Amino acid sequence: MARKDDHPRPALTVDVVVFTILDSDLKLLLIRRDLEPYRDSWALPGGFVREDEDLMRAAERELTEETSLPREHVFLEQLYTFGAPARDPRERVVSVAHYALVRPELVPLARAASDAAETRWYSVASELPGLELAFDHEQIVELALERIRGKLDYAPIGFELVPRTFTVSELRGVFEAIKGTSYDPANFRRRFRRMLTDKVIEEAPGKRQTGARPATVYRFTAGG
Amino acid sequence: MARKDDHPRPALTVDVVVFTILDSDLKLLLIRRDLEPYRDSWALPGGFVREDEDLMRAAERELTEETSLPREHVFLEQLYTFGAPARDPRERVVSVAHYALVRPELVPLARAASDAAETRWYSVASELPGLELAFDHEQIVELALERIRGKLDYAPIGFELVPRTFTVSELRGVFEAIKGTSYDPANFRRRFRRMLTDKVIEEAPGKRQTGARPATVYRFTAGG
DNA sequence: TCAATAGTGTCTTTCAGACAGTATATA
DNA sequence: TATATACTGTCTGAAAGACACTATTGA
Repeated sequence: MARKDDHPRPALTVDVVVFTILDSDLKLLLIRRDLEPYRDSWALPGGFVREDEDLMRAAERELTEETSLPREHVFLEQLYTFGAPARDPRERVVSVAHYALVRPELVPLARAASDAAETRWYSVASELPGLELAFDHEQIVELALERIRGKLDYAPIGFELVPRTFTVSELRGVFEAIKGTSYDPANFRRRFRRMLTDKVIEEAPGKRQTGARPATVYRFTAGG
Repeated sequence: MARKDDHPRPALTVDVVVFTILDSDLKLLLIRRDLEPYRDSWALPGGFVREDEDLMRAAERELTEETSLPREHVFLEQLYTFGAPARDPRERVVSVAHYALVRPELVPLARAASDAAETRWYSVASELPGLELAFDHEQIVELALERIRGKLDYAPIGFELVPRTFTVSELRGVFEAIKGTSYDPANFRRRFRRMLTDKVIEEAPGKRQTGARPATVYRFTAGG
């Protein structure tokens, strides 16, 4: 193995792909860069990892710094590490990408945080396709989308994108927004019923009006 | 964002969890360290990422350097990045972990490569449980195991651990070794038949004797 | 002949997709 | 009253687990 100074030390950053759902549409948080390179381009929130800072902590910090969201209410997970030598034109920067899922009820808080840089939620389906992002961020976003689409069916990540209590329709809306397809309401309800008998979710007090008629409200059981 | 020298630059390594199957048993390649820290402990093959070297390339290089396996015959994928500040007692080292799947027919080549450091295949089921590995390598191995166990059912990674041509029993043996459970031979064969009609695999010439009676030999179709 | 594996078929359960149909709210 | 959504149930087909059964080889 090489001695201490025989190897280069690339700069290390974390980037976070922040998703939410607004108006039944999957959105992604982007920040307009005010520095070169890629000045005025849209980019993912992110920044350098500090000394003695764990990667996940760094991602949390960047997330709260740039969105002012309380960390405990946001789902955050490591995605993939991007280290192509020329992904940053200035110098070598290796980035540990993460993705975050933000409940729609918290989005107003995020909006308020746009004091320094310009911040915007982009629709994944309708606004993102034409957009050129800074660095390799398009690639990172693409992988994050693949990840959440694949994971939605076997991990309870859908619950991270609805309010604490939700109706069957609301959860179905999340699935449809992520997958980009529509689900049969009756069949989706059946999956839902199974989660209910499996105690994954439970009924919550009250009713909510999302359609033509008040619907039963539920909440996610685990870690409630 | 911070200016160029406002952030620390941790050392960057890649580590590779190398799996194979020998005697129907899942094995893991470990190397005995001959330097401090953790001298004489067993550790994952790995090392520093070089200048202008992509992460995947670095993992490939470490793999071939330490096992002398031809890269094109080995499945290699990024696993997770480990960056706890104190994971290396000397200084901060962030490691991008990968995992590799090696066909058993290539293992003799790997054995021959143990010229410099001591290299050994450890049985995951019977030898690993008691063993203390260097750094956080136990944690990395644990995550790699979770990953391949989860991925086995929906991705064609099982084919990476059998010879180019294989019998139904051999493939079942791989599944059993990875999952640590036994599969009903008849039911497994049915899954196999479906892959055959879906053209995922195809019949290969010849027969092979693995049990009491010669069995039909198959090969993986895609990327053959 | 016996033991062991190769290979086939069947019964049952689970779950998804398609879709008919009932119930209850608002406009 | 019309209609949109909430909610229930039924039919069909795909796939997995359990397991009985036949076929073919070596010892």
